[in-house]
Amino acid sequence: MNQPAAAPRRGRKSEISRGQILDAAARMLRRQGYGNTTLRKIAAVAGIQAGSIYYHFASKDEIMDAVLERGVAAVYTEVRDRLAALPPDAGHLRRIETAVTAHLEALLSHGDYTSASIRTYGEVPEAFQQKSQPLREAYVALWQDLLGAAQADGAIRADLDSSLLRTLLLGSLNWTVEWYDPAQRPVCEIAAQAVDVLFRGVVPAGSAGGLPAAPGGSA
Amino acid sequence: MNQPAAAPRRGRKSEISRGQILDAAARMLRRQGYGNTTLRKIAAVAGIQAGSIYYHFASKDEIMDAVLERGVAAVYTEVRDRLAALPPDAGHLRRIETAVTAHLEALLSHGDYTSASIRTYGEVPEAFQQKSQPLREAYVALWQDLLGAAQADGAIRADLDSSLLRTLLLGSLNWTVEWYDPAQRPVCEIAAQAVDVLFRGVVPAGSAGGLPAAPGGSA
DNA sequence: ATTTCCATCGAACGTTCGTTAGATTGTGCC
DNA sequence: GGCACAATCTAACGAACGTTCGATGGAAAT
Repeated sequence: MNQPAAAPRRGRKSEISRGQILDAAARMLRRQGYGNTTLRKIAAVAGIQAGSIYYHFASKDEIMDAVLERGVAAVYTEVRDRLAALPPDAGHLRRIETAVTAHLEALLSHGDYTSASIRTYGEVPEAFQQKSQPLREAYVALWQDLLGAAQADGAIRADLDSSLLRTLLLGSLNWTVEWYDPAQRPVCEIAAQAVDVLFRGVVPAGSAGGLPAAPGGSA
Repeated sequence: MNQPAAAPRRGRKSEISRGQILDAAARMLRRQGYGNTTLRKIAAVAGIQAGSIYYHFASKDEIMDAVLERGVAAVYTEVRDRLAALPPDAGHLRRIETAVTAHLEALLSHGDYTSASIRTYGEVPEAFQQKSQPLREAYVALWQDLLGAAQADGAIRADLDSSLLRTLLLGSLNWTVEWYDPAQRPVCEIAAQAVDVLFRGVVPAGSAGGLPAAPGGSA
């Protein structure tokens, strides 16, 4: 799958180094942010000299851009593909459950890239924010459609603001990169409880005691 | 309230400048992270020269530490005090609702400090992470007690992992600093829907259609 | 064996960083 | 008005930053 017609002038060694540089950059970005991530530290982790980076990338920002883009793309494509693989008659809740799980798994398994992308978007120069913005907006739109359709069909309560619900839900999922420890809890367990709470809430079924009145009036 | 015996040698002008430096630092930390926040930029925002900062603070890290500490403290004390002000016979759900609202309001109204504290904890040198760690742990413990007690009394479903629930909930709330725009939506509205979804879930009451089986067995 | 060129090194550049120290200004007390 | 001291400025330091560039090694092609 990697023999495009008229192979580029660059050999395979270059690809390897490029990958190591990106991996090192993603790991540093995730843990120390944009400003603390220096080319010399990246080079040290990748096992080369700082100047050698410029054989593979034109600037520090180009590395950052590549890491960020890869981070968003990993989550977006994972969720989109998993949704597409669902049987066409899958219900709204099943689709939402799938999206939540896919989002979490992509987020936590591609660890460094997605975490770096989430945590340092905002620190990076504005020009590079804009470059990945279309992809981010497409991803938001994907979720908005998902929730909006579910609400239109009555699978989600009509008295909720679906756009606010989306940000609260994605926030909860995105925040996992701050504390997730793969040795402590499997991803699927987190996804399962997140979906469970999202759908049913934390209050036991049938127990209305102490529950404040639902907003939205007397309907 | 600010006349301790043997008043400090520093006058009130110093306090003002110190405050302006902290405000400027918090705003920069929030938007650009630790590494991109330079003393010269802080000084420019505060309206002084870079060297003058050292009359008020011993180092850059001391400023960062002060901002971070203030950010966590603002949220912690707000939530603790609002809980303490509740009538002693307030139910578990009422207490949780109060805590969520207080957390969000402190988070979003003290904006720069809490956002900076949330976003840059992890970039800052390890020594300064440890300094604010006791307070952070105390805050986590406060929430864990809140949720644990509610669960023990049956106000929260017994089949949920309360520690996982806590991280998911706080993640959802903390993430608001990434997108909240005070001109667009009042804080109380966000808090209300967050609590509502947390308690009841998004699925309309009585509608069990398409809902996967609840975990926890046949009970 | 020689040539070619991919990939890296090593040393340097101009800039900006955090930090320091001495000179300078503003302000309230005698 | 002069004096002490709080508060700031100005100028510089060494270190580390992103970046550049000619020299160099090593593999593939001839």
